[in-house]
Amino acid sequence: MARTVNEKSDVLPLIAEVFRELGYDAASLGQIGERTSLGKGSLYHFFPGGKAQMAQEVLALIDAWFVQNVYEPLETGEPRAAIAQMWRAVDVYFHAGQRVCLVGAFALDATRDRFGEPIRLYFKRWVRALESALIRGGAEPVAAAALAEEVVLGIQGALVLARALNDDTVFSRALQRLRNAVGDDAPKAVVGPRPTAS
Amino acid sequence: MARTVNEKSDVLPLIAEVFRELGYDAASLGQIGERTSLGKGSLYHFFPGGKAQMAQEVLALIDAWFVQNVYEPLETGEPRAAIAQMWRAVDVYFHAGQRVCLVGAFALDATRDRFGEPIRLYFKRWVRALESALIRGGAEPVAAAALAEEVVLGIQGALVLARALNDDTVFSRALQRLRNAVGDDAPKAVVGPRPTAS
DNA sequence: GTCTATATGGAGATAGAC
DNA sequence: GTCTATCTCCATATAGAC
Repeated sequence: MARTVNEKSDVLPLIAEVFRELGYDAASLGQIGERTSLGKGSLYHFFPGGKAQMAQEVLALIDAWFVQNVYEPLETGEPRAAIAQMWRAVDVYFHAGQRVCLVGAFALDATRDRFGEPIRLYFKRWVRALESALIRGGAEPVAAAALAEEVVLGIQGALVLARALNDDTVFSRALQRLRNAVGDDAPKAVVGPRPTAS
Repeated sequence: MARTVNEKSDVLPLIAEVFRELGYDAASLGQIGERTSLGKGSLYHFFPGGKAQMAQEVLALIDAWFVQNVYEPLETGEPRAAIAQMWRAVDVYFHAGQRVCLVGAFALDATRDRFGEPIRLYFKRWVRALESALIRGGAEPVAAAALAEEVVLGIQGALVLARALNDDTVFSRALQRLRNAVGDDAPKAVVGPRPTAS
């Protein structure tokens, strides 16, 4: 039996995917072992705190990704470019609607009570970062707050509906509507009739 | 020990609430027994198919409620009145954002694979019913389809965000925005100091 | 219809050899 | 770091008395 030596950074994304597909409770150590090709011994070597620690670190990993690819740009970058970057990042991250938001899924069941803080902060920072970019981009503060909330919640809702209907076109349509609502006047590939940005 | 004789119609809503709060996997028969004050014997008397049957019937119960209070009016009633009724029903049903959508929660984890059809139909009929009412109300078909999708997904997203942030005002704000998007010109309480309910 | 056993499986977790 | 064996507990589900 050829032994493969692993690092935590290699297995964590695999574990994240299991949680994303099954949810926290249905993701058994058996499943996680299969997907990572790791025995329980190795799993507990990396994560002495067991399943709860795995979820904690998965949440932290996701947060780090969003900080780098979404929040930081929105908070400190050029607003228009940062928002354009957000649309790209979101579309890539959620695999154009075929992948669910693990944090949103955790928020909806009993898992929220176990990981309340990271879940809260993930969404709070997203909304505030987008709000900040909108304001710096010239939007009125009150309108910016409402729009930021609408966008984040719209993405989550689109993921729910896309998965429920098993139809990822729901996601791309929703993303397009939200882009328009934010006022996306960047040049893009035209597909069908499109409201001209006046 | 005073025996209380129950009917299925009495216990089903209690079971629904347990599923709503915990999700399918975390809702154990132990919990369900506590909340319904029923032993496993009684539970299996009502639901020989066990937990899966309970979830099936809960889903059917929810669907029936929405058919009566939302879908039917939208499909066959006077459009403006039916849409106004939908806003009321949604606000009441989700307890102004304090209650999660069980069907949406089921859609996000492995539970979807067990109950794919009822989940799919719940959302599909909602979107189509609203679309129908919008068209009969004078909206352009293409716009109506997009708007219907936007509303249903917006409600789901609002529930996710409200629960994640533990802030139900997210839900009321989202509902108000969606009403405006649909073009709610019914007389409504003016923004500002809300008429206190108590 | 209700209850109290009880059966059985799989879950999370640990120990210790290699 | 990896594995296998094992522990304990609680899950779903059943049986049968009342």
